[in-house]
Amino acid sequence: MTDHVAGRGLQRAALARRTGCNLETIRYYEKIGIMPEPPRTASGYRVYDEQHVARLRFILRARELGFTIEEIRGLLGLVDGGTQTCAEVKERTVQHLEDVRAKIADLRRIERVLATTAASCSGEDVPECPVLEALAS
Amino acid sequence: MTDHVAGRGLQRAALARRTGCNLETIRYYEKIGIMPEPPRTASGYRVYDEQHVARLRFILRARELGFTIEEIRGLLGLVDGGTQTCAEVKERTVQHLEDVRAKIADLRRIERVLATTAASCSGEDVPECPVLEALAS
DNA sequence: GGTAAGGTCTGTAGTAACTACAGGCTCAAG
DNA sequence: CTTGAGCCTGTAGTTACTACAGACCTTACC
Repeated sequence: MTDHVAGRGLQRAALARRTGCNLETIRYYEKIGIMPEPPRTASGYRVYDEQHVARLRFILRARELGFTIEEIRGLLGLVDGGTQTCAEVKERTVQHLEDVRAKIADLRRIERVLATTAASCSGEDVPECPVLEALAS
Repeated sequence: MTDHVAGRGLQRAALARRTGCNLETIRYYEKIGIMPEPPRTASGYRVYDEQHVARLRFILRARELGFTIEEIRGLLGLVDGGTQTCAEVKERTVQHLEDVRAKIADLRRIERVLATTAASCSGEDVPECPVLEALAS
């Protein structure tokens, strides 16, 4: 259980464990081109290093924050390109922040409707349910 | 353009227009069994009435409020069953309300991270971007 | 009556972002 | 040397739609 292949290097399961990522998702990220194809052992096993760990963590964190794969691809493009124009990263972040805030606003509206309809419901076995009526209207 | 077939009844496009639902989605809802199979004209065209309008509106509204299809299927089951036990509807609504609130909490956490990292970014052409670093850490 | 436009029909494929096999190697331990 | 775990590939399933393709029907106009 050292997680190491030939002294250094991780296999897929080890990388998954290290990052908390699902095993299959790693292969998926490779397939769609946001994780690089790692070197292989003679028998074809993938071998990862700390750079792969860092990149995967970046991707996972960005996903957690609600960036889509395509947005992440864009961010990684900036990183990979080496240009690292801070302005562009900031712009995308601010845009994304606005999206998140809009989503929160939507959910709060939903929350209000659900809360008020639930509150207006007695919970008794009456034939007319105000929740259903609220939905129907 | 009266939307009416033989005096009364709507065709698919008319129902879509009436409810704001996408044309294909109606057929999809029929396929998965949450919209009933409507009667057909001699040549096979679907003919809808006001009951279909009401049911579709119910579904769309519930979707808008974030209920999944399966949850809606459950709610419709209560309606169709005629039992209409208010208690059960209320229970599901309250459960769903909790889910929505959890989602809001998640998004707020995301919002905070995005807002603070964006704020810490000067937006100038410096090689190190605090947003990218925040994502990597 | 003919034809052209547009609506409807079916089944199927595509979308996002994974997740979960099936069937076949490979590798390390006992 | 066998057993069991881990890895490989490709493909199918998931949710909730959306978008065709190719065929049929209906209506309007001339």
